[in-house]
Amino acid sequence: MANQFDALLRRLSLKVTPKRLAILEILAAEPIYLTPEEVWTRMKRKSTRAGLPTVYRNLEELSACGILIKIVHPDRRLYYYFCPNDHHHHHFVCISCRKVEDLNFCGLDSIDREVRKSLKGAVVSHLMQVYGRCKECLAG
Amino acid sequence: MANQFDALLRRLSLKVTPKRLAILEILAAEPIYLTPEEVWTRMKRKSTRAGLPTVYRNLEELSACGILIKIVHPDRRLYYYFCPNDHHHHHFVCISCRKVEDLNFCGLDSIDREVRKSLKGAVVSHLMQVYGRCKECLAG
DNA sequence: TCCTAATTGAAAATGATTTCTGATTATAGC
DNA sequence: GCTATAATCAGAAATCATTTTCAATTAGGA
Ligand SMILES: [Zn+2]
Ligand SMILES: [Zn+2]
Ligand SMILES: [Zn+2]
Ligand SMILES: [Zn+2]
Repeated sequence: MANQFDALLRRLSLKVTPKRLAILEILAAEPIYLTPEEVWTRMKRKSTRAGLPTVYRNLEELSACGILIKIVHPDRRLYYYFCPNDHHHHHFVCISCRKVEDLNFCGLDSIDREVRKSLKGAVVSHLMQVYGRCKECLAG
Repeated sequence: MANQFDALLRRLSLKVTPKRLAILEILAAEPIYLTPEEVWTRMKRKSTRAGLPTVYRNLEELSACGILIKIVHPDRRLYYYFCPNDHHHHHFVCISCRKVEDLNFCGLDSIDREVRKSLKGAVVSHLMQVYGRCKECLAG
């Protein structure tokens, strides 16, 4: 039996390469969002050394496919997170420890209605992110 | 009587300089979001030449004060927009012509409740932006 | 196995944004 | 108005995360 991400990649017509698997394994094991460079460092530790551009490329691809979530951060650097929840939802991200937690709330329905009726426009995508401090960070 | 932004700047203890006024005038006259470089170009046209770093610095300052809105864009470049509406609200931005329109909807109340009750965390800030095509761009 | 397109690595380029430093300027107080 | 002083500014240079290039390698289907 192969890696748990085998089928996932195949389904998306992405070749199952050691780099991709390593990237997914690393992110899936983290409850926090990581920068490409951090993923790259962890790959070295696992002796799945890869080029930094490869990491960037794969993270971008995988997030474009919806496997990974790109976290929008005020510092405008790239961050990625693996979220197993495949329903549409948004995230609460801890600005202190980088933990990501799912939010069930999404106001897209109301927004879409407003955009269509009042603005006569069409929604293409939307972004919602909540920044704050998680339970542990509040306690600490 | 001075420029309409005089009082606004004074109230925030920011010196009233020709550069700042020019930046505000330019953005207030635009129904779309602009990059720092575009603001800079328009300043040259108005013969209020400024250094690009000055434009960057002021845009950042003014958005930190809440006078300008920083538009979060998928391309991760900086964009600024002058929004006269001083109530908390969010924006619908046209990815085709860059027009910005106000949305009345904000789900922060529900989100805040969820974060406090379910996650035991605290919301610090939130980001919501809706991308799409405006009425005119749909027609064109 | 063989073929082909996809993937990768190393090095180099990119380019928006920021930093640095020494002028210049707005403004408060006299 | 004049002065002192901190804020602001210009220009050049630096930064540095991210992307591009291109030749070599590899995965997956025929
Ligand atoms: Zn935390
Ligand atoms: Zn999630
Ligand atoms: Zn438009
Ligand atoms: Zn809101």
